[in-house]
Amino acid sequence: MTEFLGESRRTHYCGTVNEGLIGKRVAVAGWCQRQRDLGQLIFIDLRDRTGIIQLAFDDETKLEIFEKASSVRSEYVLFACGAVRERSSKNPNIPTGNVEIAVTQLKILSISETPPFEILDNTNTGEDLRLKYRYLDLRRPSLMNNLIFRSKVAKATRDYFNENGFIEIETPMLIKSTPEGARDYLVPSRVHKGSFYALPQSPQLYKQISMVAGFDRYIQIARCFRDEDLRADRQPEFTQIDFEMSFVDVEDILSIAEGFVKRLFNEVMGKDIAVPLPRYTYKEVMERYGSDKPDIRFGMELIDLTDEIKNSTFPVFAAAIAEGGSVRCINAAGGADKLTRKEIDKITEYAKGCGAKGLCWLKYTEGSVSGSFTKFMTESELEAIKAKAQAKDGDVLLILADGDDSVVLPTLGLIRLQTASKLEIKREGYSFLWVVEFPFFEYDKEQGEWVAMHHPFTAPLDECLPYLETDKAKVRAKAYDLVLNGIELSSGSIRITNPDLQATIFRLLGLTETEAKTKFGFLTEAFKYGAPPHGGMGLGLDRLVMQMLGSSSLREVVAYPKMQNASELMTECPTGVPVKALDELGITLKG
RNA sequence: GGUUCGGUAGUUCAGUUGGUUAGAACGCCAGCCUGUCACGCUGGAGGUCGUGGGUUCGAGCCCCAUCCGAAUCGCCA
Repeated sequence: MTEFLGESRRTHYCGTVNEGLIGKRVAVAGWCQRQRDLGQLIFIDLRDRTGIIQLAFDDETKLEIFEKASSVRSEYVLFACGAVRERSSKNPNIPTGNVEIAVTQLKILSISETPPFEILDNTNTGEDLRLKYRYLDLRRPSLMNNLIFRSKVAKATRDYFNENGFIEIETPMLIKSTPEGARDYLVPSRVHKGSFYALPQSPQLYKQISMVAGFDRYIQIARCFRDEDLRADRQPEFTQIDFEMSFVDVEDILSIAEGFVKRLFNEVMGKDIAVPLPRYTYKEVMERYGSDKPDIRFGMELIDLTDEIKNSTFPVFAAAIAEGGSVRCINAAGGADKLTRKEIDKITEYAKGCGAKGLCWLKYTEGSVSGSFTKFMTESELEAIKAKAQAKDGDVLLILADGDDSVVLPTLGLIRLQTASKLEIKREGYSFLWVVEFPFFEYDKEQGEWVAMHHPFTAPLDECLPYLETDKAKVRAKAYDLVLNGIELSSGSIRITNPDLQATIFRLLGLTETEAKTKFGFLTEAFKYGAPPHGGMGLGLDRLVMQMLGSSSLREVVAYPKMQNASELMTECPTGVPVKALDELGITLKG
């Protein structure tokens, strides 16, 4: 049935056969996209990673070959050889539509069962089925091209950093577990029963130690692992463009990163990104957008109404102010039609799910205002709100009040995004920005303690050092995030290199000296032997490619992704292992 | 763990107020067809309506439970 490849070798990829080859003999190989049998005439669309070429079989074709062509079905693997000729009727819809191959040699190298779904570019087959048959899904040109694009991004990345004097260093995948922040993936040790390695959440400590070693500029396209719940933009294993530089401060690092972004977009997409990129402080983006990764491709900024309603008798507002919080809103301009009572109720439910107690609204139509709480308000208060929010006919204000600004701001930020998608506000282009001067500490309400917002090796701003002991809320860090279209692309900082300061930070974060030594002793030990000032960042390659391609999910740019429950449908991992394997590791399972 | 949406043929979906034998398109199979390219024409096969229970004379549809998928919040130093 099938034949061996033997000495047959292709001379051209399908997508590269063109008018210039007319009259020449070419050999191609690939998969049958479709076979059209017209009786005395058969056409086969042969597909490889570059595109499709039409194979033609007619009355000049030898009977044996014609019959073979007649038996070909979708996704059979073929080798075909013949002369390129101009088509008598052309197909303007495909790049090779002016030519075809008059086949004189045909080999069926492999047959295929009918695939569970058609290999069509614009498929709407369920994603779980496509993930189970990922190799078929990857045959779709869009997905194939996404991964080819990703390869170009990786190459441009290596080129850029190489040209700027960075050295590629591979850091280990089996490392010490330092369970803070995200959960580690653990790997049991056979030699040391009861002991575990962790898979790296990032090459952080190794790249810092590489600075101590004197490599000066380090780059790695590094795989990282975090055992946390998945999202459309979050996979448990992901790839980071990780770099670190010595003898630099914040400006130098931002500038290298900006150069990279500019070069990458120009080289891979032919797009110009204006640098330097806009820069906002953490405080500013939180106040204006309610997010530390704002999408600023549209407005609808947060508006503070606290002054306007400070004397209000409306219990919701009064309570928020009494508790030291605020009342803020967004103006869903022109949203009166789309934001029906039902839609606003949905947004309210969403807001509650995000931690708000409720959501108030005002709708301006035909010169009057209606809303959920107008009876509690005086005319002048309503006027003041309207003026502050610059509301006009057709607008809707969504108002959030809470006694805690750390609820009001982020929740309203989420409502802003939710409302923008409800109103179908256009968000196009590539909008980069830096968020700088992150708070150093973050108050953990559940634990009732201050924790590091970034990581404990981040250096505080020089001017904030005096407040370390006295006013933690005031301390800002030499930490910066790169944001693209509302997605956190990268995160980085200047690191602490002074052992005394590092010891202080560990103490302030509640680590005892022993704990600090057990967990990070190797780093502080290294810093005793001459640590250069250094800093760097890790930039999410998957997310970057996803944004460049305008994909809505990482699964469109990762070759073999996990699904939401962190399993992989194709190989059905994770799986149990034989008891013998566990015995060797000294592991007993409960139950 | 919470919220929301979804699960009917290989695939994507429709399925009225609960009422006879659950439909369509694509795909698949067979026959015909010399210029198709989403070929066309004719015919055919294909269903545990996610699963379990309940209500009912009668359940794809109503109720309860449960499983699975997706989005999202928590979480992600």
